[in-house]
Amino acid sequence: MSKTTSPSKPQTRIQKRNIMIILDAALEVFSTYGFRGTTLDQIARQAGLSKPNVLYYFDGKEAIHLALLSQLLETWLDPLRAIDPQGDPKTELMRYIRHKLQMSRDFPRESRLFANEIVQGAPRMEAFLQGDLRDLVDEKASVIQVWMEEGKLTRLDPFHLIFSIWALTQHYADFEAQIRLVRGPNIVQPHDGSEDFLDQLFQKLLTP
Amino acid sequence: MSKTTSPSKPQTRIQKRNIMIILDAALEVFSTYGFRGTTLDQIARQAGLSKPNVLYYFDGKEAIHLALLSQLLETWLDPLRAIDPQGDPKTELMRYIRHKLQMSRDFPRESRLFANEIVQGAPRMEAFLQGDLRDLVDEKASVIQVWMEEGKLTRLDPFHLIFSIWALTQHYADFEAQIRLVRGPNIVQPHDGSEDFLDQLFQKLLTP
DNA sequence: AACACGGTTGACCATCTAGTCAAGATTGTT
DNA sequence: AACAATCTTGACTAGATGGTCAACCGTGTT
Repeated sequence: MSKTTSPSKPQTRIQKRNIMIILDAALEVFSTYGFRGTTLDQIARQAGLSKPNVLYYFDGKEAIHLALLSQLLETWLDPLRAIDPQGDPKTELMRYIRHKLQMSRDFPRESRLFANEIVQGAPRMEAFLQGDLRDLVDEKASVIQVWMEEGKLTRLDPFHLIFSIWALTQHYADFEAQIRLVRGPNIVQPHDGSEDFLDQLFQKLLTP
Repeated sequence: MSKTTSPSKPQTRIQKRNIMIILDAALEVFSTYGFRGTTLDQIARQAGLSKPNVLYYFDGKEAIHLALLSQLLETWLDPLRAIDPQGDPKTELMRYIRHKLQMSRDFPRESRLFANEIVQGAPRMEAFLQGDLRDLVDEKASVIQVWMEEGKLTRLDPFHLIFSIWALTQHYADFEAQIRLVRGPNIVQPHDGSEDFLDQLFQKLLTP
């Protein structure tokens, strides 16, 4: 029996609060240690609740992870969805890039949760990746293709272009530990300078 | 007591063979499930050996993982080390990029082993990242800086440039599952077209 | 105040997992 | 062939981990 997905009864204040606390704690731990590397005790400790209490709100470890993922999938699609075929090509793409970079800066845990999943073969996200995301990517790749054929952008493989945006923006969140350690203790914000750099890079790349 | 690091006795044929088999099996499993997600039984099964037999050759799970990492660290530095301050700037960088891309194509498991570690905060690689790698990155960043000041390359932050090369090349190995699922079942090689794309990208980026 | 329902938990269980060990099988050397 | 060294493994242990449950506590409603 699913506890949190039953839409029949409305949530009490305590339920809302604790579910939020648990999801936040789980995000913290899952994004750091991966699914299998995370224990229920860790989540409970991080949430400041007892383990049985966590299980009072969720059916199990799997259910918590699933709840986190589904919650994130929509957020993930939004920026890509916002690319407007009617807008100015370069403006639209640069806005998308800045948006993705900002997400990687503001929600690094979410980014790493995804990264963990995908590096390990995306066993829990297959449906999403080859469903909604693929459709959306196909659609936007076509839009970009048209823009290129109209001579408004450098001619490139639109799929590789999209992948390169993902790679470059998410890198700052997913590989933050590497950047931090390689740059040394003086660099507080691994993101420093990333916006200017990516602006330059894609400005040059996209201008025909 | 370390079993494999004792340099006193030379290895027998059986030792050499089984250590190789175990390391290959461990690479397969660790790169797919991460350190904590991997069990000794999985490694043993993949290697076609019994668990006690695996532990006859290595002191434990940690030791196997460590052996894999140390084995890879050197390989990891080589391409970067090969950048020649005396060479032609663009040629040197393009060669480095192609080399990294090729590694991501030929050794995706190794790349994912690293990715798994770094996404999870690089707990077992701190020394390497802030030691040898940092020194080398600092050194090559200076070289690139000089090239830029001589007007031979676009003026960019050399550190971000290096990070962008890592991000773009490793993405094809680390996020292969995503590319494969998003592109659909028709795309057999997620790498297809990546070389041309990165060539175009960096050619445009680096040319002043 | 008393009741009902929602919320909480200590103690517990079954299973999994890293690692041990003693006994047996194989291999190389004389 | 016989011996020693290397190699292999079934059976085991201790501890970790996901999950259960019965009993207890808190809160809002009448």
